Amino acid sequence: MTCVTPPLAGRAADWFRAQARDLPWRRPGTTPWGVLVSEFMLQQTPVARVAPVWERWMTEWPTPSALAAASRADVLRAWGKLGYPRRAMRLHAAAEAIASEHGDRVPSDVDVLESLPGIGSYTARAVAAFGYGRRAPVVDTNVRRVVARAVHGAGDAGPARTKADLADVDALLPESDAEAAVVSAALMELGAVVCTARTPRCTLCPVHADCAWVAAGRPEYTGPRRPVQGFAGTDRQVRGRLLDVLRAAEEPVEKPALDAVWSDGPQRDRCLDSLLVDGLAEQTTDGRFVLGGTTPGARD
DNA sequence: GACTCGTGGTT
DNA sequence: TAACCAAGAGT
Repeated sequence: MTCVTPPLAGRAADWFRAQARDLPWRRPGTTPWGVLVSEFMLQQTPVARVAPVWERWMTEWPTPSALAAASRADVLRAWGKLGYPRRAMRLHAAAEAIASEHGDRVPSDVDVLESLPGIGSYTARAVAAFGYGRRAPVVDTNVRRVVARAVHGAGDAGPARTKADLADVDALLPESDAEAAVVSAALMELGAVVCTARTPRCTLCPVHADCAWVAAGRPEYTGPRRPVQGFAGTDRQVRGRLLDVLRAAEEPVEKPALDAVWSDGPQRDRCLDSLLVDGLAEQTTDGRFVLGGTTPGARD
């Protein structure tokens, strides 16, 4: 039987092969581990901020076991200000699991990947597709927007419909593993550089002729919008400030130094406690505070 | 399903 | 300038 790649997917793939951005983790020779690291870092964080951190990270920890052997403090310092530092802890934990339970080899099976810390539906499929060239429907915010417009003719993606979203993307993928992986990358790239949230560049779009949204006259999105998360005054901001002090410190920090970053005492203490619970900070026996927590790799 | 978890560039 | 947005995951 003949199974022809849908025009939309085929055009997106051709466009991607012709002019994909030259991102560090797309270079030939990038290992599945490199892909996994990039996907962790790219969760909710822009490409431009991730790139330099990824480069240094892969030089220092080129394998899961190498990262597993590092201390939490070193991992958190290398993570720097990428944000959501719990991701760094989860990546560290995933590396430990991969090193000890999977022979230091990143799993290629989506279900196995999803069982690892910090790896959800998106990251598991991204690793399968971009790390191993497998056919896997990769659904992120970019892809959901591209599908919402090009396929459904809507102005934007509504709230996530996990199962339906996966099915929508699956329907676009050709049978071949290698070609499907390219289409997955292409859909993400389209959403990232052409079919963007605010001002889509439809005149540059390779699937312009196949786009249901364009055909419908680019109607505005009318569905519900998730309220943008505030930041000023939140626990996230306070935790960020506390962690910033600990990251910069070369020696254990006295409590007053942490007290100085936020005037609201109860909130400050609650946040510090949450950092301890998350393993992002630790209290020494003499009552001071340090980055990270105890790990096998920690020395002196 | 709603909420939480960082950070900083862009509009 | 305040709002918006950025390759999500866990609870």
